[in-house]
Amino acid sequence: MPTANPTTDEGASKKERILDAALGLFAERGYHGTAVPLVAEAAGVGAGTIYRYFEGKQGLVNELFRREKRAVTNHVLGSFPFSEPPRSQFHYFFGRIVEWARTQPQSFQFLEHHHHGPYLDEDSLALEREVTEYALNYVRMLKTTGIARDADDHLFLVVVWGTIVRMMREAWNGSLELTDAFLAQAEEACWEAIKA
Amino acid sequence: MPTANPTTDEGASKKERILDAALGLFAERGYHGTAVPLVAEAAGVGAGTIYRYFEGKQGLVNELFRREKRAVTNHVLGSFPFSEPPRSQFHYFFGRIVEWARTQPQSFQFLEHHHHGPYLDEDSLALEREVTEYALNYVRMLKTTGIARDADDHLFLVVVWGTIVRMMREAWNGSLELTDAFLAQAEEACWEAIKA
Amino acid sequence: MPTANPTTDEGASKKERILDAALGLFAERGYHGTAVPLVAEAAGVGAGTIYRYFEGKQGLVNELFRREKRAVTNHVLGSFPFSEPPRSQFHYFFGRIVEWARTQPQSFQFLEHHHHGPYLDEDSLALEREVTEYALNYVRMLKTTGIARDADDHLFLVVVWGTIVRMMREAWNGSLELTDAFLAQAEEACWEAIKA
Amino acid sequence: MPTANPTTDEGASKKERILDAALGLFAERGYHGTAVPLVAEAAGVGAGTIYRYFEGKQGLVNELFRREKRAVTNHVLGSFPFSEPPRSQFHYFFGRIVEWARTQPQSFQFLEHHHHGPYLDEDSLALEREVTEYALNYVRMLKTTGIARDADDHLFLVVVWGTIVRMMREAWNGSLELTDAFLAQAEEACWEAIKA
DNA sequence: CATGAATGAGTGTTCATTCAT
DNA sequence: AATGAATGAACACTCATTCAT
Repeated sequence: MPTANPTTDEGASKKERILDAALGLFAERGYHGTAVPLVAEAAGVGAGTIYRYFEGKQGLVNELFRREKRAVTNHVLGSFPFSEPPRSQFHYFFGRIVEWARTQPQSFQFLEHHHHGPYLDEDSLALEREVTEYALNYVRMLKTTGIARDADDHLFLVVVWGTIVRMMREAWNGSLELTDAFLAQAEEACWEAIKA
Repeated sequence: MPTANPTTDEGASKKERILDAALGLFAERGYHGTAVPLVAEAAGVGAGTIYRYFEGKQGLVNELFRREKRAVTNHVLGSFPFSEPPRSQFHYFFGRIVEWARTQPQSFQFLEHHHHGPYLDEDSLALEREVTEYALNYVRMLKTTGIARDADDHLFLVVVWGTIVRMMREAWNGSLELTDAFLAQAEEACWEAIKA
Repeated sequence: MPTANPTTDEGASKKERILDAALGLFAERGYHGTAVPLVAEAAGVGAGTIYRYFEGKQGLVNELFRREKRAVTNHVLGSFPFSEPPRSQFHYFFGRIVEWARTQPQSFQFLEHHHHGPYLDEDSLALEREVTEYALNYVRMLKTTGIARDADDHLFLVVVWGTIVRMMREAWNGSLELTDAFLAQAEEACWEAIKA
Repeated sequence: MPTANPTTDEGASKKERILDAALGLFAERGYHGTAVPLVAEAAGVGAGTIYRYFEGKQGLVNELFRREKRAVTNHVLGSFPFSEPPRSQFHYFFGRIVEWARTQPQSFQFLEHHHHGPYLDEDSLALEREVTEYALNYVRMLKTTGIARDADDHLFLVVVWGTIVRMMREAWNGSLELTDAFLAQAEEACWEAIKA
């Protein structure tokens, strides 16, 4: 056990240290506002090292996008209560997403700021589509079983995801305090919009 | 009548030509991703000309933000049916916003991408707050009259605005076709989320 | 007598208004540090007007150089006491130069800052040489008559002019207060350096 | 011994190559008349490299000013004959300054052109004051011991420094040939202006 | 493997000059 | 004659990327 704690910056691999540093900087300053040497410094590596692990700045942002997208997906689906009733599942989903946004705000913000950038490559876009497709399938199941109202499959994603993203933005602004009460109301409003 | 049509690029004033060009570029590439000489070229003016009309790139983005914010606000409120019942008013509001997003997609995208940029000045932020405050007051009225459910004032903005923004995004990347049916469902879903 | 007071800015010709404005700006900010539109604004004329009267910025600085060089020369020689004894003549010369530097500091500073610029043309350099030649002839007369010591003709110019320029610079700095006592000492020191 | 001769351009460090190139250009064309890319080209480095070593153009001119000021001061004071009589000391001083101006004309001109620029920072101004104060103290000693006449402390600096600067200028534009005879006369004239 | 000094194309901005009015 | 809006080359400076060590 040579590196005792692989979750610290020191123990993490160089590639992960670079991704971690890039996450914080891209989330806060955006893609064009973040200089590569700054990422290197924040990661504690030389500027040239980034180019050993990534195909330039664009390669870095794409690998980071996929890492974060997979992480949040895994956070929600990793222990999804598939056997519980739909309303409970929705409660679980809503809670897990909000938990992610609150505990990993940089990840959430990064994904929101970058999911439409012209620098995303085909792999990243394919992953985005894959996740969407998974969600759509779940929605179809809800409709088939009569839980959700009879509406376009995309509608539910649009309402739920749009609401959550907007809510987090306003919270980060300072326009909104994310109390338990507010979260409960938001969840309920989303469910009202969905349910048959 | 030599200057017959001031709405064409040729007839528009240089300042407006610059603002129009900047709108498209900022909407697509973001603030930091858009070079000033590119704006100049797109506007058909010299690079130095921009600095006759605006106080630098930051001045340009702020004047543009306020022009577009005022335009969309005016589009929605200019002929608002204040004397009709709330559900009709909501229908009107939803329709007008969607109309704006479909006919002026660059304006809509620009406002969404830039409403929190650190380059916005106090005037722009004040305008943003003013519009939000106006919407909140409307929401408070809906609650007072028992039309809307008893929830945080911001919740309704979050759900409605988040849904609309998300819907437009999905429509622009081709994931979603904005049929009349879909729009009607989205409007209804939003109302369900709001109503008491 | 249509323009009552031709020495005011309003009464002066446009060309002179431009030269006056340029004098102050070039003296304070230097040639490269002064923008032509700034000169135009200070002169109360349009930017293009400068190009009707001068061949560009370089033409302007050269005409200005010659105007000022002639003005200071005239101030010293215009009423020179040719019939008085040499010591009195030197006293007069020293006093007139210092008077010019104190009452027309912009002119004095401008001439000092610009008499070696690579933008001076042949006419300006010829005028510079002409004035120097005039001074050298005076010096030769002083030597011939046994008033000045037997030394290189240029030595006296170097000592006297070098001392006066340095003195004025230090005075403008604030390093030096130009009291009557100091001026008398400086004049005496110069004379000591010259006299046989 | 691969880096045998560190005084050639090839052997000098990049920072020194930049300073050397800047010295020649600033001396000839002034601060505002010298473009940073021109300095880079003259130094044989990329434009960006200058910004690795200096905090912008202003940082460059200030570091250069201090390097040259220290160099000339050291040239004069490094082997100053403190134990010799004052007239010998003055001879030494005069000779060393002239030697510097003749062998390092760019340094001499640069210091003369830039010692009052508004771009000099506090460190540079402090160094300037320090050197002046040192010279004034020497002058005070000469007065106290009855060697120099009873006049304002600054007078001697003004006469001697003004004369030397003027002399070098005339020599550089070809108006004056700096023969040993001329230099001896100039030194003697300065001493006459000083001595009691 | 890893570095970071070096680069030069590109950035936002200024300004000497022109020219339609 | 006089203007000042318009220009585009040039400015000071940044940064994604390379490569000698």
